[in-house]
Amino acid sequence: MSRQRRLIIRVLSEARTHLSAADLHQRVTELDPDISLATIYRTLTIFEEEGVLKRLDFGDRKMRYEQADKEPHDHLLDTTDGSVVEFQAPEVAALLATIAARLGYRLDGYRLDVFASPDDSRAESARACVTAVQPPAKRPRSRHHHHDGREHSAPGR
Amino acid sequence: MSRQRRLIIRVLSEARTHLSAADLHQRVTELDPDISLATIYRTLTIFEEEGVLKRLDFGDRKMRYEQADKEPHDHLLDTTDGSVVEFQAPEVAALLATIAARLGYRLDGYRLDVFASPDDSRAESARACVTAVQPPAKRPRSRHHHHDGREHSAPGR
DNA sequence: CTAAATGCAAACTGTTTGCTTGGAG
DNA sequence: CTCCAAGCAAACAGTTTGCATTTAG
Repeated sequence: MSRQRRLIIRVLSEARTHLSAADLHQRVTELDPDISLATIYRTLTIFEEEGVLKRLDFGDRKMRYEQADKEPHDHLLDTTDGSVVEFQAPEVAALLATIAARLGYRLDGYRLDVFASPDDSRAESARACVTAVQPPAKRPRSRHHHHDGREHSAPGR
Repeated sequence: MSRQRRLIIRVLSEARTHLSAADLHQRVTELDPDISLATIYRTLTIFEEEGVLKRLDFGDRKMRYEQADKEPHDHLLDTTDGSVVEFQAPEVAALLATIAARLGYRLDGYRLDVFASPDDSRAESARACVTAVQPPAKRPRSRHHHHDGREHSAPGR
């Protein structure tokens, strides 16, 4: 394995957040100034195909990656600061499987991002933030999905 | 209102599927050859800001739009042919709200795409497909989310 | 030595924007 | 007549790719 590939793996495993290709490139570059973005992309793609990494799409048009060996989980995006909280909730898959069945389908997988803001009236239980996703919004354009039944909102993106 | 804007509204309301800017542009162009893509994008953006349209992101990096006045619903993407089924399932938002609360958050919204394939052992209940999302996969690159607890799969893009 | 991996720059896709012209009211 | 809206092309961001060069094994 090449020097750069080794480097990438290292940075990736040391990272505690979901990195994008650019993030990774930046970090890697600090340790070794001559690694091209193309290599980063190619390597990430390969790792993903090998099942080492999982590609995440938080909807801000930059892909993020996380180690594939972690427990299955979903992501909650804090709409106030873009941080990401990972959580496990088998009920989700179960519910979706039921819904799919109801429609005559078999669940193959799903993609879920939960947008939420800190509820300070509650105990700040296990708030273990992971990644910062585009904290400051550029345009006021709202993202797209709905939720509890009436509003649609989402993060300011 | 301009001729083109009127046209766009019309095509949009006649469409029974979720159209992307390009789809829309193509259809509109057939009726009136001189409408620029820029206009399409600008109009779509405006309509979205006015709350007339909702922007959808099925993860294939092209945004789709649907009328905003519909009942809130989610989308099931048929992984065998890319068609989209809309379904209502208030349990989803309820569950997510619960989960968010458990983590110390208040649900603001969510983004969900359910990937599933026809389960022919079941009755083909209400299979009302809506949109075709990139039927033929380009590369074998798997998408990213997990599901029932062990596999991760998803559509071939 | 040979196949595989890198670097660089150019290509791509979907989307946005600056600027000038055109048309609705 | 006054502006909002359209058209065009250039600009963008993220990602991919062709090709010549380097390098691990």
